[in-house]
Amino acid sequence: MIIKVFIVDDHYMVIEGIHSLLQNEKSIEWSGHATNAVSCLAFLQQQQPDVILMDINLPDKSGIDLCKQVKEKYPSIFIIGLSTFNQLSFIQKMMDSGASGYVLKNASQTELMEAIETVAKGKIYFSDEASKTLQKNEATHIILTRREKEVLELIAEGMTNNVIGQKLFISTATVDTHRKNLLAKLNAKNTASLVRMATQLQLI
Amino acid sequence: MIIKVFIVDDHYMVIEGIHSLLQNEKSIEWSGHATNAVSCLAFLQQQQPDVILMDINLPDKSGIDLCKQVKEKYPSIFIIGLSTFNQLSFIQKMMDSGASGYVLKNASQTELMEAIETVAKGKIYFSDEASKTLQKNEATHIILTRREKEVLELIAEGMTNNVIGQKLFISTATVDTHRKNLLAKLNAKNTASLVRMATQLQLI
DNA sequence: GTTGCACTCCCCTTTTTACATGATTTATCA
DNA sequence: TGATAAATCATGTAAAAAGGGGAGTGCAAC
Repeated sequence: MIIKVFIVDDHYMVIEGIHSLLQNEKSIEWSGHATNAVSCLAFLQQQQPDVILMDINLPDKSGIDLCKQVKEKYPSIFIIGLSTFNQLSFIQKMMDSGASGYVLKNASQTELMEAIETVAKGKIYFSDEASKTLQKNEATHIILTRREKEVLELIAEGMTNNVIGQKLFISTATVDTHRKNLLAKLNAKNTASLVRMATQLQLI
Repeated sequence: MIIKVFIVDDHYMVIEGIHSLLQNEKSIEWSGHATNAVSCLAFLQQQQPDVILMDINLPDKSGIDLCKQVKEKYPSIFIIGLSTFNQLSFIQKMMDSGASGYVLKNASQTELMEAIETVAKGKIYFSDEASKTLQKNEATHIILTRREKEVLELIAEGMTNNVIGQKLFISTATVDTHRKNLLAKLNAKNTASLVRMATQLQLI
């Protein structure tokens, strides 16, 4: 079985690199490449590959959004998230958007082949480092409610409880309660460390 | 004149990609590659290339430090910073460490060749995007003093003016003054937006 | 030799947070 | 249906930060 592989990445070096890594593989057919979301979608109207390697960071739209869009229109295409970053939030969002796997850009040829062959069968694949990140953060994962996220966002933008209350049509006292819960959940002493923690945990 | 090019990057895809982009260039000799700082330094003890393409993010040590080290030992080697990020702080630090140029990983083959040939002559090269960033941020560049940076760091860690004062052996009033100046310099309304801005501007 | 800047310190007032404690309503899920 | 969690609001005190002002020292550059 020949697997048709397409790649979306705005870095020529990476496209060239993957092309080079895969060119001697008999089971792989190089379907083409795109450097942005628009030309990727245009290509898919003409023909559909089996597997798309998709960068998270694209110039015109995030790989997350593109992934969602592609899976809606072409559910039979399997998508592998591709990124420099081994960050929980990216991996989670990509998988939530319908991706079948996640591979870091420092992947070896072997790892890349494994990923492509695994997802082409309809299975899920994570590179070693990505799965480690998933496991590690599952324990320390902090779950914020919808409202808490909203409040956190506005706090980080420099709004006071009063202003946030007006913005969300709730009383200042309520905002204060959410704030207290945020401090407790993120184990922060005050606003400064709250914002610090939140950025480090990629919550904002 | 044949230019010997070496590359240090922890992403196989990028190494492969650059290799592929340069393999048909007659003026380029592929000197080799390393995926970390240690093996790069080991290689340089054996032989020295003319130009090194150096990633900013390496597993064992930052490209910035490696750049400084290499230039100290081998001043005749020209180094081009290589990164996904078009961020002022990275570019500046890399140039401060003795690099001769800075190229983003989405560079085209033409751009890459231009960069290598320019720095091999001892000149400075910036990719289009990098030089735009330099110009753009030169105007909006925020300069913090040594003390302000220290205070900012401690604020972000959640310390109060009082505690910071004890830590730095200065009075609470002084810390408060620094804090006021930080708010003014970063155009922040309060601690929350101060920490937010500081992280966005890569100051902490 | 004075101008500028970083760093230091102090006063005062108002606003905002932090902390404690308790309580109601609504929605969801087992 | 009863339990659970989220979201809402309140009251009160203490601590911290924001915002305004002024002011002295030392150092380096012009």
